[in-house]
Amino acid sequence: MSDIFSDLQWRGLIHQTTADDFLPKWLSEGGRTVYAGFDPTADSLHVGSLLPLMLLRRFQKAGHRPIAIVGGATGMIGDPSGKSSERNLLSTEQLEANIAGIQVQMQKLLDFDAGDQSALLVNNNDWMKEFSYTAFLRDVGKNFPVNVMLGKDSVKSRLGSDAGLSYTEFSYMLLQAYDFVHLNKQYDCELQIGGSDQWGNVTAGIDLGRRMLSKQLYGMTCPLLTKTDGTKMGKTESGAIWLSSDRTSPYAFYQYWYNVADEDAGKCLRFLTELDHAEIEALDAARSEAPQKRESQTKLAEELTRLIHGDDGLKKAQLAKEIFFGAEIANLVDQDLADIFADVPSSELPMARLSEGLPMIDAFVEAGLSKSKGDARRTIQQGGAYVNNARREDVATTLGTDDLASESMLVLRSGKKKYALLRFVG
RNA sequence: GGGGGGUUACCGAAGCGGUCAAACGGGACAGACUGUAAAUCUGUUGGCUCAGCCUUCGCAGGUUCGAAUCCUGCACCCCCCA
Repeated sequence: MSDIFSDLQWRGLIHQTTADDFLPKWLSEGGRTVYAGFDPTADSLHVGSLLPLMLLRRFQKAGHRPIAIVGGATGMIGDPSGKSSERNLLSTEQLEANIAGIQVQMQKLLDFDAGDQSALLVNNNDWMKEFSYTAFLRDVGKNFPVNVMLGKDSVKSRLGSDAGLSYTEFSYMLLQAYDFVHLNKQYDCELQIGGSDQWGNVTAGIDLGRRMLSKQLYGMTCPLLTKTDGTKMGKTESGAIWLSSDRTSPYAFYQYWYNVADEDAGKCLRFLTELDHAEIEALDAARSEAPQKRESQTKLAEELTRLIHGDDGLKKAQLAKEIFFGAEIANLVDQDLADIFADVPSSELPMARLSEGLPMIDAFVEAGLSKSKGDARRTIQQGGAYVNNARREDVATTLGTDDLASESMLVLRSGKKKYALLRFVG
């Protein structure tokens, strides 16, 4: 594992570096300090941040010290890279809350208690807030030729567009560049990693290091995690896939990876898991021979869910998977059901309704699965109605307390995957 | 200002006095198939106390045994002429 550079190369994680010939040896010696930046626009990271985060983890495992920097200051400004329009600014309180949430998630992937290789989480606002505007202009801004800045892709593309670019966002590059210089002075950090869209910002930091510190710093970018169709990984129709279980349940997280397209699976395994080369190649082979077995996707989902949500989260996701795909539901406890069906709408009804016999038609309407009794009747007649995952085709069915799946809950399903929970109270 | 055309269920679009809860296409939903993929095939698609009843065809009235269909007024949209 000490030869991290060739591992990264094999995985396809190196898009560009500022020193192709130098870095392999330099990294193989261990003990370097490496940093990557994270966006604090929400109180949780999403799947898009997983790639750089895993990179830091790889570096740490290879004997280096990772620094994750959250842009408390830069988050207030907004990075124009890859953004087509000016970003909304965040309030200070919002940022602090976001950073706190992100910190919790990083602790799952990075070891913050590993002696001199301990990961660090720093907030660039801590040093930026003391910097006066004039001091910044004199010490930092002086080193930035505007013609060079104008040459950066992130700036060029925005200047050409109707959305334009504010002076604030134009200055973003200086802040990120200064981060690098600061981290070098403070922690002897010499390598910055980031997505390929960060190249301009990374090289800006390196230039600044040369001018301000007369030091040679290094940069490395990784490809962006995109699907074969060119869209971003980690987005679904219903929104982003988050690392926080409050925002994306472990089950939904598991399912996202399980449903990755065959063409994307190999890339995901390489980019995001720590499986060794032989195992990944074996999965590649299995995938092209028997794609229907979904071995790659299963492994991918397991590895990542365990990493983010722990063994416990993985177990829940797998139980949920079984249930969502056919297993009959019986003899469960409320808590388990509530966890499994966390993403499913639920409604409450008085227990009396059930004990005196609740027509199945009414149950489907109450649960919101059918928009009218006629609709419910049709669904049942067509064989699309399930109680606790058991198909019920008799329109006249009346449900009673015997039908409860747990102490107080009933699981209704319409069609293949539309679930609703009925909870009986009182 | 004058002339003509339109307004139908989720969307598009037939229907032009009874056989209209309203053709057809799309979408959506369900079933089969399948790899939790794609495609395909089948069924359903106003409500209800469901072999029966009730409410829908821009809105309000009227004619008629009977109207989405005919008449009158109103609203909105489109086109042509000024």
